[in-house]
Formats: sequence, structure tokens, C-alpha cells
Amino acid sequence: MAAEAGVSQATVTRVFSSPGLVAPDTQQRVRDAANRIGYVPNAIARSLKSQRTDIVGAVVPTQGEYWQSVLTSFSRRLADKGKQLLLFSFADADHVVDALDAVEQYRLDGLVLASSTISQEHLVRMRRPGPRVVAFNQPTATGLLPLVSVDNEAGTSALVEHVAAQGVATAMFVGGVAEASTDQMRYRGAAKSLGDLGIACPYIEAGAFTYDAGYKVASQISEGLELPDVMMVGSDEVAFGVIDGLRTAGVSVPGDVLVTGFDGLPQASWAGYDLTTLVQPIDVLVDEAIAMLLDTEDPGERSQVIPGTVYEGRTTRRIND
Amino acid sequence: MAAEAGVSQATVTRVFSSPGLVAPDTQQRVRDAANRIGYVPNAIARSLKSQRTDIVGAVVPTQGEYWQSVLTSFSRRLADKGKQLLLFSFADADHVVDALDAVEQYRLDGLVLASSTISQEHLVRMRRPGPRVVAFNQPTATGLLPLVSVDNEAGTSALVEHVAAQGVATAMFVGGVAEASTDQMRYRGAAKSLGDLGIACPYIEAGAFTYDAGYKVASQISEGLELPDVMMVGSDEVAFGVIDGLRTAGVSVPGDVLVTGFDGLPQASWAGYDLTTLVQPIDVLVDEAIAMLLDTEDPGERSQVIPGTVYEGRTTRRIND
DNA sequence: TTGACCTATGACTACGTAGTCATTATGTTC
DNA sequence: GAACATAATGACTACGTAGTCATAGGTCAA
Repeated sequence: MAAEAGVSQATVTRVFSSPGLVAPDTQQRVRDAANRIGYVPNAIARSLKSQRTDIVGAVVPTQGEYWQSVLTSFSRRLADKGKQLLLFSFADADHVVDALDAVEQYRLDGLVLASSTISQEHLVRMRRPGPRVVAFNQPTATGLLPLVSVDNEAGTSALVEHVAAQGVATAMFVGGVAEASTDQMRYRGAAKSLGDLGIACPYIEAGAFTYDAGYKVASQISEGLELPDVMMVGSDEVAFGVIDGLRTAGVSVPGDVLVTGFDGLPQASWAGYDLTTLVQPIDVLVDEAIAMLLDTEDPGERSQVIPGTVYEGRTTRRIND
Repeated sequence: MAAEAGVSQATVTRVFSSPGLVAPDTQQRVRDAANRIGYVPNAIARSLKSQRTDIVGAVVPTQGEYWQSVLTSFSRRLADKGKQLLLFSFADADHVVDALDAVEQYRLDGLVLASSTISQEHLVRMRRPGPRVVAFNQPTATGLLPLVSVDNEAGTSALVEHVAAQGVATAMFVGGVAEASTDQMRYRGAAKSLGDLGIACPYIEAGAFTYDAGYKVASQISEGLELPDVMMVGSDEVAFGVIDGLRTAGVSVPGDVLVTGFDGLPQASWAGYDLTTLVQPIDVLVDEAIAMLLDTEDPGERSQVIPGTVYEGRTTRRIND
């Protein structure tokens, strides 16, 4: 390439990385030559030399509407900053290790660990010098890694407050996976706030954060016939299943049972469900996470817990109009 | 690192890339040293030298349930093969160029162009020596790039066949974006097959491949009061909006109008919708695309058009039981 | 015992860039 | 016009690996 343009390699580099240092006509000569032979700067070589890849890694589970929207948000925000997103996904917890192994080989500018099912052991392992690491919506990481999370506990509390205003006497919490730290926080917020009102809140585990799991649980519960006034579900996706399960069993939502979700997925506001839920400000969370990864100023291991907002849908509206 | 283990750099490399060539005890010595000082092979340097990154790029729009599931599928399949996925996403067509620019700098092992809105001009630009490129579900690319796609035209034909069996006299096609090549193919299949039955099929453009666009269109149409027997919608996501829009306006689906979708999203089989749709075998499409990218054997610019299957949901069931 | 052969390892170079330093040409000041 | 600052460029090296070639020792059969 340098030969083609009749200049030194150093000048070629300058044209593409600091054009201000090269005379206009030389610059033109180099660019012409580049177009002629299809030269494009090699990001791999640049990364090797500069020790910066301009790539941020994300370890994310392959399933779940919520994670997909988080991923989308990350991708978009990073693109705005000229960074790329390298995706390490894993189907089940066993494969997390594979993903983490791969992560270390690439010298990423930063790494996002998003998933409520990464074990503490694995989290600790990522606490090392080198690229910044941020845990995303993963309360387990508290104290182990810098963390960005929605305020799960306050979230379900706020939902309880809203639901209580509709007048309820009995309640139930439908979680996804009991081991998940988000699930625990959300249940705690609900149980505590309901307890303050003198309402008990049994925990039922759906078994997964999926529509099917919610559907199945709702079917079983509606067979048992002891329906509570409100079912607080740990995630929107599960809540959709719960609603459909109840309705299929002939139970009216919100006529017979109120239902709340958590996450604020786009589908929550779809007319078919119009689910009352705690909306996570995903873009805010993501921006915060990116800032923590890339801000060279502040190397502090601060963590951020950001509040969500309650979306009041039809699934908690007592008076049908 | 070599010094720490008391061996040459070449031996260190061998331990991590071709362990068979190193004596067991030497190997142990190297691994111990690596653990001691936290050494991990540098994928950047390896890529520079070997001219292989083990990374496949994907240019995908940031929005749309369908693309998200495609992305998920790619990520998972690639991980199985020890490859990583570098995500280049773009919000609107203007940003595609930025993504393509970035793509060229990284020497990727392959590139997937997934989006029905990348212009032919941009597609042609990617026709260059170097990494393999595959267009995904993007009929525009026919003849320009190797293509993997579901058979859009045959898909809507199959849907017509199913719908016709329910007995319909009038029809309508609700597309997302008229310029999108997938939209065109799908409409063509529907119009042709309906035409064979002597049924006209006007095209209505929702304006976007979104729930909201579908909802809005359905609201407007139901105000006009000239509802057809069946509304064939160009994508599931739009179809959900159409269904909710109709139902909100007091129109029964499938009582008054039958509705079909296209894509086969997970939500299609949710009890709330149970949408009749053309299910794309995404994993098959993705596997095929990956094979085309990575198979060193067959350098042919073959293209693959893969048939989908009709899922018969409640939205086309005439007799309510 | 000797040559053929295999195993385990080291020495060396290239991959394409960025950064440091050196060099030359071009002004600029008194 | 001498001394000096500035702009534009080249030469050179290191980043960490993979692949090629060379070397040292060991095994085996004739």
C-alpha cells in the first residue's frame, strides 16, 4: 500500500488516523491509491499495537425478551460511540464458562455481564485487572463487581402500592427461578410491602422466565380454585403466560384476579394484555453501564441502582368500563 | 511469559494451540506459569498472524422481534462452532453505511447481511474478495450476493391455500413497508394464489413492521366498515397489532375476519393470539447461512430458498368451538 | 554402529499498525 | 544571513502470535 501511493507506511497510517498531520495533496494521493487497490486499515493490527479494540463484549443469555431488548439497546448506544458489540451468548448456565473463556482471549475495552444466573464464583473470576467489567441487572454481583441495576425491591413495592389502592385482600407472587437474584429481590419487595398491609404473600415458582412456565403455573393454580385477589408475577414474559393460562381456564383478568408484571416489555402495553408492570428504563441503565465501562476519568467501583416507573394497565383495573 | 515458564515463546504457543506437540511435563510447567501470572493467549495477535479472527459479523436492524430471534439463533450456532458474533446494528437505513464501514476494518471470517432494507447499491459494495458474505432473508440480493431466505412467495401461497379451505370470498394484504423486498414477495404469493381462485387482493401498507403500525391500520380499516373475509398480514408483529386493533374496534377475530401472519414468532402460538402464520425454520436458515460462510470446500455462490410451514392457529378457524 | 527416523524444542520472521525519534524542507525573526 | 521554530515525512521498533526451519537427543533395525 505504501508503495502504491509512493509514501512511507507511517504516512499511510497518518492519513487514516490523524489526517491533520499530512499535507492535503499527499493525503489525496494516498486515498486515491487506497481506492485503487481496495486498501482498508486493519483494525486487528491497530488493536494489537494500540492495546485498544474498540469492542465491548456482552455475555447475555440467548433467551428472553428482556435480554434481547437490553442487547439491542447496548448495541445501539455503543455504535453511537464508535464501539462495536461482541456477543457471547450462552444457552444454559453450563456454557457460561465457555463464554468467559472466550472473553479473556479478546482484549476487549469492556465487558458487560448480563444475566441473573451467573454464579458468584464466575463473577469473582472476572474481577481482575484489565478490561472494566460491569454486571447488569444482577444483584448477586453486589460487592463483587460494579453493578448497574434497576431497583427491583422498590419496584415491586411500588407495584404493591398501586395494587393496594385497587383494594386487595389476598395476594401471591409468581417467580421465575427462585435462585435468580432478581427474583429474590422482587419477591422481597412485594412480600415486605404486602406484609406492611397485613397481607400474606406466598411464593410460587414457575420454573423458568418464560411464557410457557407462566401458562402452566396459572393452569395449575386455577384448578386448585384458591385464587388470590392479585397475582404479582416476577417478569412480564411469565405474566403473559399467567394471564393467558388464567383466561383459558375461564378466569377473568382483571375481573377475578389482578395481575402485575415486571420489566416493561413493549408487549406489556399491547392492547391484548395491557399489563400493569414496572417499567425498567433500559436506555438509562445501559447508558450508565457504558459510562462505567468507558469513562477513563472515574475508576471507582461505584454501583448504580436506578428506579423504575409503574405502568398502570388494564390488568389491575378493578372497575371494568 | 516464556521466561516465567523457562521455555521458548514457540513452546508456549504450542501448549495452547496444539498441545499434542508438547511433552506432558513441559506442558504442565507452562500451564502452571500461566496460572501464576494470569497469562491468557492473545486472540488479537493470533488473528493478525493467522489471518483468521474466528469472528463472524452480522449487520442487523435494531428493531423487530423477528430479527432478534434470528440474531439469537446465529449467536448460539456460532458459539457451538467456536466462533463469536460481532454485532453491527443500525437504527435506520442511513446508518447502514457506518456499519458497513466498520465491518471492513475488522477482518471477519464472514459477514451476514440481514435486513430487508439494505439498498442494492450497498449490497454490491460488499461484493468483494475477502470474507464471505451472505444475505439473509433479503430477496433484493438475488443475483448480487449468495442468499439464504425462506420461500416468501410460496409461503403466502400456502397460507392462501389453508385460508381458502375455510371458505373466503374477499381478501386484503397488509404489508409493512412496500419497498421491502420480503414484503413484495409475500404479497406476490398471496395475490397470485388468490387470483387463481378469482379473489382480488388489494395491498395496504402499514408503514412499518411494527405492532403499532398494524394497530393503526386495523383501526382505520374497521372505521371504513368494508372488512374483507381475511386479512393476510405481512409479518406476525404487524399482525398482532392488526388483531388487537380489530378487536378494540369491536371486530371479532376470527368471527368476523380471519387473520394470518408471517414469520412464526413464539408469540404467534400464545393463547392470546394463536395466530395462523407461516413458520420460518430459522435454525435451518441460520445453519445454512453459516455453512455458506464457513465451508471452505464449496466456494460456489449458490443460494438457498427454504420452504416454511403453515401453523394453523385459531385466527383462521371459522367454526368457533 | 551407523544411518534413518521420530520427538521435543528453540530460533527466527512476518502479520499491519502506532508511536518515538530523526530528517528535510520551509518559513520567520532580529 | 544566522539562528530558530514549524510542518511534513521517513526510518525504526514493538505489539503477541503462528508457521517454517533448524537442532538436539532418542529409538530402532539391519
